[in-house]
Amino acid sequence: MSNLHKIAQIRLNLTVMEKALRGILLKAAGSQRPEAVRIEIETPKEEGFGDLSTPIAMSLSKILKKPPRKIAEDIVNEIKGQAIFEKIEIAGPGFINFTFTKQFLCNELKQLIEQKEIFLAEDIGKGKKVQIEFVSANPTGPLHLGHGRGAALGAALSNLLNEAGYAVEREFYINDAGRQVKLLGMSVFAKYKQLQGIDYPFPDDGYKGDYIEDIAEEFRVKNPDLGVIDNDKLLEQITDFAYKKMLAEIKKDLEDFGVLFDTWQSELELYKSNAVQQAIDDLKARGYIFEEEGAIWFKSTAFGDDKDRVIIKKDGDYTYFTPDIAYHRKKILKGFDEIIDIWGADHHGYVPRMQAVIEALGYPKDHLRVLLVQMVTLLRGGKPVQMSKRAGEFITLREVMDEIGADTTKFLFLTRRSDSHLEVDIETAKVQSSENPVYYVQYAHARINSIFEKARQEVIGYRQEEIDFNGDLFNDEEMRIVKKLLLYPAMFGNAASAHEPHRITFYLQELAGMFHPYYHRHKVISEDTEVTKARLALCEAIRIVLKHGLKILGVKAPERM
RNA sequence: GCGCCUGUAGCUCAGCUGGAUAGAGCAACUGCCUUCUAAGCAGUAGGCCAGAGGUUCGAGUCCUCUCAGGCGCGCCA
Repeated sequence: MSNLHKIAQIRLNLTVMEKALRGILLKAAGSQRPEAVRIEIETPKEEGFGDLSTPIAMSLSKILKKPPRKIAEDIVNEIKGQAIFEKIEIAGPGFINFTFTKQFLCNELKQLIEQKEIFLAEDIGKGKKVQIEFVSANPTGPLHLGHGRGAALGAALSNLLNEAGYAVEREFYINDAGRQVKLLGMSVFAKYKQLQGIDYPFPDDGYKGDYIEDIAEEFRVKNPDLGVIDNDKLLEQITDFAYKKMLAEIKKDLEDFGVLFDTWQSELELYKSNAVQQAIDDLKARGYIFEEEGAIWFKSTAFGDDKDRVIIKKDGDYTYFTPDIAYHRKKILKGFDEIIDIWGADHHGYVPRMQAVIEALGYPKDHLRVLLVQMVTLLRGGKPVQMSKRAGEFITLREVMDEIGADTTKFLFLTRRSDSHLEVDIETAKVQSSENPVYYVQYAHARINSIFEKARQEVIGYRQEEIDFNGDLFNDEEMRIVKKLLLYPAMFGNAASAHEPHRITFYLQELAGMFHPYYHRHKVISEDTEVTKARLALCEAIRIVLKHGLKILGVKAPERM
């Protein structure tokens, strides 16, 4: 479980360095608590500044009322002589720069090859239960690109947290009880009538895509002998048929996109199980429900929301918000340590009221963490593809998947922070594959695999798990790669705790960007058996890391391309 | 009007929760396949981090204001 970053933090921070600091801090006159000082460790940009660096002396300067360089000297005097360091230097205004010995780094590399994901994935979750709800598209039409981005993010985050030691539940919330589903039913109903030559009015806000007619036609074919049936009954049947059909299609799309869910929570079920009423009663018992102007309100302003929210309208109907209260109460009752919702960024105004619910139920606001996903703009040859929801024209996830592939789509969705806008040029992603970062990373993996294929044929007695290599044979370039590999766990841990899978994507591009030039400059397999073994070990380590990262992103790591 | 997000190279975007001289890909120009895959490699260029103040040893990062763009502010969903 040890690695470059952790070694520094545990062996160094918590034992040697902390001890050193304690001694120094004790001498300080002030009453500040030394434990309150955070010990930061970072990777310097400049290679000359060592492998790891800490600005701790500068942070302590004020507390200790001593010049940073003096503090740095005291610290270094306490910790020098550790076998894992090649050298420790004080630089600039007071940075302490650590350089590890080659032997130490190579031992860590061996650990990596031996332990694989155990080495790579830091256990920051410690078994904590977390639910991630994502996509949750209304079953009223096909998934569009925005849903795809949410799906890619949700799946990657699930993988990430799962690897990081959380117990993750992936949930899709089905809005099967609201007005939108009714509207879908009425739209299909109207089309159905029209198919039978009856001039039936189409609902004003109805769904206008071609798929509406397809569903109507399918319903007609599957129900040839309806006989005489009154419209209400028929509408009910068609609505039921239509949304289930749409939901099945959504499931299929997600499956083909490589995104799976553990649970599907139905809104309708919340009503049937009385969860909605129970949620209202609960809030009422806690004193956050009041009546005014003939409506029932939730006092969300008690928790920082702009205004209080109606949950039962004057006409007795619930608002959109009400079942969501019940839904999130249910999440809480299921006992998660953290609840994550992934929403489209256009719903950001909804966050404060939802967090108010969490607080009203007695939990801290950040018990619910909402990740917002910005819009995706689709370009074709540099020009934006026009989408009009009104006319029912939009680009579906299915179309893009079919055109550029699920792996590319996912990878591109994960090359940005989720809350920043994303532009995807479909021509670029498809035609000019060299511009496409996903291939760059996958190609590195495939190339390494083909080296192994050759090694198996030509190097007698070679085993891929070979860790008996002589690290002294590594040149500077190889050592740079080793260090990059050993930084993966720290990057992984940061990505997990920040809930930002895109950091994995960037890391993988950087690693591939070190491997390809290396590959080009050096033959891995040569006459020199010892060098060959060392280089194969390095390749194996790169392969392990690439595969681990790609798995988290939900992208294939192909054996050959 | 109020609130949230964004503003970094020509374009698309990173920037490790405040660290050292600001990063990548693409686009552009020039080279490299009798070698483990050319989906690759080598080289050249590009910046008032929107602007102005402030916080401190130190700011792209935190605070205030201004400007620009996006989104949200219903007893709609």
